Amino acid sequence: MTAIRGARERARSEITEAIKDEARKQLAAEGAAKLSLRAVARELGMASSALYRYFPSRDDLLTALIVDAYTALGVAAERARDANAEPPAAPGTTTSRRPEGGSTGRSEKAGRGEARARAAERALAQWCAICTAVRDWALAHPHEYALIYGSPVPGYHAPHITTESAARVGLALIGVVRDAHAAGLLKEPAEPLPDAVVADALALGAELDVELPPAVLARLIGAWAQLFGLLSFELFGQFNRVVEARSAFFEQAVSQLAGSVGLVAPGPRTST
Amino acid sequence: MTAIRGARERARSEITEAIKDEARKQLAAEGAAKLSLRAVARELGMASSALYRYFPSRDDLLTALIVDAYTALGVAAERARDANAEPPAAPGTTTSRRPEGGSTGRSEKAGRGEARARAAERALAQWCAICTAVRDWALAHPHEYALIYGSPVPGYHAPHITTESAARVGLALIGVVRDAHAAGLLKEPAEPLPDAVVADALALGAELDVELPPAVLARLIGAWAQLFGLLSFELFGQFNRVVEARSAFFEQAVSQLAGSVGLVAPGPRTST
DNA sequence: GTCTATAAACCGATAGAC
DNA sequence: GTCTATCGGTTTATAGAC
Repeated sequence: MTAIRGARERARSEITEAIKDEARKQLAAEGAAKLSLRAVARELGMASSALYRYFPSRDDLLTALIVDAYTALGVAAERARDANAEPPAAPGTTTSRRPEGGSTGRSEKAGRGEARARAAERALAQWCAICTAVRDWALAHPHEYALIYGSPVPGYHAPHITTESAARVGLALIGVVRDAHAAGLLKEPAEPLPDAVVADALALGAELDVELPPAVLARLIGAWAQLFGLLSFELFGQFNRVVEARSAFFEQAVSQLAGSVGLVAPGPRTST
Repeated sequence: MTAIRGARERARSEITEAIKDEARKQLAAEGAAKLSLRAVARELGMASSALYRYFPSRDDLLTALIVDAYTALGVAAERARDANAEPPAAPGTTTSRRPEGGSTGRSEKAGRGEARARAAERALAQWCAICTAVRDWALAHPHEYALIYGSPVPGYHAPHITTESAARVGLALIGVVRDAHAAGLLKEPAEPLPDAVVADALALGAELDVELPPAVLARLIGAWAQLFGLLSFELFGQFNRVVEARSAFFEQAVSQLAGSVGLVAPGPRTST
């Protein structure tokens, strides 16, 4: 009986996926506003009423697509971050780590300085990798990007569940800066902030349980908005006849964004 | 006969405006993707077929709405710029200008320094005023904003005419920075740019006939993208539960953007 | 230029048989 | 869970009378 139920649920989830896949195709063809349960059913060879067993309404299907999109984007960002969690090894060298506190023959101070430089380099690499991964995903899934970062779908009210998955990219970016700050690698901006902005930043920091100076958090939000501003402009056609070297421009803008939140590029290493 | 034609054309343009007004209402209710000529006609008490005399197709109506929106936004930006074209007079003082080269009793050098500070202040004020005007317009016309800066309308292909009106806000921002640069007021960023980005910047500068260093132009594009990234996040709900003090945050972000393109805030005047 | 009438589709959602 | 049938709407677009 559990086997039967297992089979049933497998079939159910397979059909659910097929429905979402077809819905994504229609998203690309007609846009979210015109997503039609009936057309999905027709394309799948089902009766339209059968779909209601899987999604009680059109909005529920839309919600599933939105959560999927946010999740896929968040996963891409987190993967990019984790792939850069270790300092990049120079190509051709072994990746064996030196013992953590071991003497290296050089002075402790120089060793610590080099470790700091490596950590700073890693933080910067993570920041850029996350941004690039987000862009790559957006370019590969432009219609899903439009679904989550474009105009709201008229008449659709996003349930709270979507906001959790929506936060993942922002959290990944904050995490990189938080770690850099904890390691003392952050060059903090010193600027006067309006009280209301400070209050927002403090509330946000408390809610996310990250300890960052308000000015850094404020700049992070600005950087977050600019990241998606750049992507929206590129994807929605605002860069046509303005920016041709899209990738190069993006990389350039992203590393400036890193600087604006205090991630500093380590100077060229003066190793032998 | 010309009087008759005049009357006819007046009636025609009045009806055209009525159609567009009603279409804008529906834009708010249903979104651009579902804009329906028939519904517009119904609401106006006309037969649907009558609309085809004014707009040959739904796409033509959309184009008119898009051009109108870009134009209104551009006008708002230009008005804000022009309203700050003169240095703000201290309240309560007369606005009479001193003769241009006249001796003021102070040293020439001090007078010139003060003029420079005033000009810098004016440039910064213009930058912020443009950004704020853009935001105000967007908040007042969220659906038209979504029409031009949100997801592209599926199946709609924007004719080239839209791109001209689309450029006005960007041109206003560039103009402020261009003037500041011409007056020697710009603190130029010194950073290495990828060749491809330099090439884009040079091409853009040549096309718009502005002389600005490539690094400044690159940053201007980034600032332009961030401005609309901020607005899209605010309008499309991404700031919900993240940023509460929307206006204060925006002003803060915008003045940082000004700094990023090289507009420097003049120090507090040390006048008596 | 505006109307009626019409064609030929489409939609979300539900009822009820199997 | 899937089907047919159905309700009560919707759409773009055209033909032809006035």
